[in-house]
Amino acid sequence: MDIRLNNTMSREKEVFKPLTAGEVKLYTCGLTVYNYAHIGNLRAYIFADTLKRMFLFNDYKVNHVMNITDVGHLTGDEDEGEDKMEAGARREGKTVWEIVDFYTKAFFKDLERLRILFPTTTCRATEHVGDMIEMIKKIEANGYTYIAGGNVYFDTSKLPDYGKLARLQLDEDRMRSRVESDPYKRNPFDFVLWFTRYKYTDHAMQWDSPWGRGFPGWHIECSAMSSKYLGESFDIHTGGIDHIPIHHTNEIAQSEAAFGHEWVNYWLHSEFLVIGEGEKMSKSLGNFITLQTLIDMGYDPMDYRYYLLGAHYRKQLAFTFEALDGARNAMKRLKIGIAELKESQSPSAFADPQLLEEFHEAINDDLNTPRALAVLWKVIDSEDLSAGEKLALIEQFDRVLALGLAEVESDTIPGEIEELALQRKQARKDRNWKRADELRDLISEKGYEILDDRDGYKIRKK
RNA sequence: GGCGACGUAGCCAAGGGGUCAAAGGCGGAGGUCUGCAAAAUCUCUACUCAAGGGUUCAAAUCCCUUCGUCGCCUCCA
Repeated sequence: MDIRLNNTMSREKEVFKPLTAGEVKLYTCGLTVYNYAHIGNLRAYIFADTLKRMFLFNDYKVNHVMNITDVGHLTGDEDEGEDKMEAGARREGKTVWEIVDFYTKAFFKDLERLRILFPTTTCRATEHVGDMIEMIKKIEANGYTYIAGGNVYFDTSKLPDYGKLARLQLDEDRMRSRVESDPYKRNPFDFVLWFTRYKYTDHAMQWDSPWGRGFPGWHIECSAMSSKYLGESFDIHTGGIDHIPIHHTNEIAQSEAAFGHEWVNYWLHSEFLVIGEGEKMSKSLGNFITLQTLIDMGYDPMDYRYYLLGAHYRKQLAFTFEALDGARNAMKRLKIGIAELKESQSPSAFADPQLLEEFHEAINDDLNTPRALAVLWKVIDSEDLSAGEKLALIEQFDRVLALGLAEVESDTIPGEIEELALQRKQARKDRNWKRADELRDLISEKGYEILDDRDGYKIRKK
């Protein structure tokens, strides 16, 4: 079955053709680790994970690389371009290295809690400065750089198709930038590959280079590390939609300048999660919610994953707790339903190929997870399928959805609770309603609820 | 100021020229079951896709205008 993906480069859904048959080389722009990831950031990684799982579902081998940015990001104009790491360190009275370590661990923990498959390779920018320097040398040798004010710049005017991803109109008059541009730049689109001069002389992260002691520009890390682990061209590059005009545009520029050929075949971008009065969630705006916040509020990470899967990754999603509650209720029903199926039967082989096909088509069509969830509900509610067939299908679906549905256990009920339930059954038989209700309350206090049905009762953990 | 996206039921959200009198979930209403409660289950919940024009045999889907919302142009997922 074809896999169709929306390629930002063409702005169209294209049939996926791998460079190597049966294999996908995938690069995901990771997080800048100067603070906790917020749930908006995490949307991008759940998207990338769903993409990867879709390929695995299609029997592809996936070589997945994700970077961790731990150097070189300048903050915006408001605080005059201080390095984010440095700012984080000062804020918390720690060294930059401690900051990086702490937030990287926190990030990985979030990924795990969200059942995001860990990449084949994760790589830190600071551990690949040598690779970046080598790459800058290549770009320099190919004639795409100039040095001004102590920094090495990429000369965008040398690249005829600069800005092709974002379809930038390179008309300076129309680019009325809101920030004062770097006076050393020859062209407003040029960007720094290597810094040696900087307003803050006490920058903690510095390395020697042919151009002097300093640190790399932001964009070079992704180009250098992706080519190191995936080769000089690879299949897919993912990231948030905000990366299109600057970061990815510049990655393409420097990579194609260095390698002399097209670099990445498919660019996939996820849209933003927005919050409140339709405002994007962002660390610099300080309006962010972390996964831990949600957990503390009593949500399960899977509730959040379900919530995201309910919307297409290329649509902006306005976060509300009302909607998240809806997802949580849906998850609860799913888990209860599956636990009941498991009580009656274990997965059997004779699954309905039509529903599997429907599901497969949905995910292969540019990751249409909302439609995939609709198929899941169709299976749950089906009157034609046996419990075993349903479970078998759900197990398959969960390879992609990763909602932990395959792992749902039917509750084991302690003997004490069973005993109380039996007593209550007898009380009911005796029509001693008062006693029966007392026993129900007691069971409830112990964390279980008892549900009467036609033939008897069921006990469920609350 | 420039560029881009979006506007589908109370809420979230698929669909993106005919199979649409528009998936699915949440919520809500009613019925069945029942000592009560809960659960379960069944039925109902958009004659309509922001508004107005246009193209077409045919439009939620294409084009134009207006209104509204958001994103990017600056570190950002």
